[in-house]
Amino acid sequence: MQATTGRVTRRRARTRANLLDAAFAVFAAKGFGHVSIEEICDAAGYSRGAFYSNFSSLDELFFALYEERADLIADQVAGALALDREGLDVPAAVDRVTDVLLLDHDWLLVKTDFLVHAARDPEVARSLLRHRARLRQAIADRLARAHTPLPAVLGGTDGAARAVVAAYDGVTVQLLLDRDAARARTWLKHLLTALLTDGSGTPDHARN
Amino acid sequence: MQATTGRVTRRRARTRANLLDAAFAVFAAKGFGHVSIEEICDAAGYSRGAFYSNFSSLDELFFALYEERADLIADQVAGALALDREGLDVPAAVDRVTDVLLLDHDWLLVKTDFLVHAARDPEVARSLLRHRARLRQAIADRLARAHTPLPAVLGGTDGAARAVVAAYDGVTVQLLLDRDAARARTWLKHLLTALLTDGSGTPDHARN
DNA sequence: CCCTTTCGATACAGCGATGTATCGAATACA
DNA sequence: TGTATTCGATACATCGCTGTATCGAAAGGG
Repeated sequence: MQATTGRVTRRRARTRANLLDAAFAVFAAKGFGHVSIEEICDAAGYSRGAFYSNFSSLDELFFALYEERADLIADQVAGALALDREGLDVPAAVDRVTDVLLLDHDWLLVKTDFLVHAARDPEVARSLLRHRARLRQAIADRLARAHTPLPAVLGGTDGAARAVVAAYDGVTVQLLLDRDAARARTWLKHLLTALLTDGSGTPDHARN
Repeated sequence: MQATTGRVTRRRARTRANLLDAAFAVFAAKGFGHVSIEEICDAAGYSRGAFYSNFSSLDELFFALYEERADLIADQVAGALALDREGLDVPAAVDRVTDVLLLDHDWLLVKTDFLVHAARDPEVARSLLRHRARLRQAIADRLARAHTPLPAVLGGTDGAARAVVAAYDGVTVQLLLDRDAARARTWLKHLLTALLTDGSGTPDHARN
């Protein structure tokens, strides 16, 4: 019930942010579905009154949390795909992107939690698909200005962008399990190189 | 406390199987973590007494459930990778594998639930990594006998097998969200073709 | 066909989480 | 600084789920 625009806003904004931060940590540690509202409040140093004053359900908080962080990551990726004067230098972009992605294990956990959540709720699924489509489109736009031609197998820049996302998702799964970020990055680099160029990568070796 | 080997086994085995089947359906619908023991018992038509007589916790049941189904899938994949007299016909194998995978949306849901569960429990993670390593090894063994040479970018058959798994995982994520199995299969086919051959795929187009 | 053993249903105690209603304290604005 | 308003803490009632303990019934062995 805010009249036109709420009167008190400072404390509230801090509280909300604190709750979101604490929720992120708790979700990462235990997983959505194994987390109670009380745990989050405890972690944030508030009582449940504060929670219910800011959110109406755990789902709502989870969604807000995901959107916040996902947008942040999307910006980072966009930044890593910056064009130079002549267009996109694919190998360099691959390096930059793989360096910015796959950094925060906790984020991967929360992200995957959100995925399974979305996979069961059509409403949430649509929202997540839109996010992904935007990201894919951004990638496709940049790839369209690549210095070197893309392999034809994938069917144009759109297919190539799709492949990039799939590779990222695929590598993520392995990283979730073995927690070896360095290996995941080099491996993602190889994959993207294999997909986006016509065969001149740096064949290191993979164990495990 | 079974004495050497239990005396009554028939009813018990049926009960256990029924509980596992019901659990699969309930887990698929609601997600592990949003499921109570009681729900599973209700779905299976038993009381909680039956559950506690067969399992000691929800985690234990979940693990048993996953192992059962995962082994089943692994067998199907192994079958789809059968060699012909001269070795492995890669394009044909790709077709067969993509047809057997990505079939059951419910299984993808449960599998992903299990993934996030494993990602937080080192014990479970190790177990899942072993499963994956076995599967990857099986793939690598077959790829080693491919008719046509694999691209060098990935670093040998081992890297290629890794790429196959990553592609599968990546495509799975998209399929979880859009539930378009047909598209997922053709797309997986393209990806695998792009990764395992040196550039002679069937470039159809991808929307959405 | 009876008898022993095992399985699964029922009853019980207790915990933990939820959501609401109320009240004191902090905050913005005049 | 005074005051109206908002925010968040506390208290309360309730519910659902868990795990155990007990008991009747089914099932296999002799």
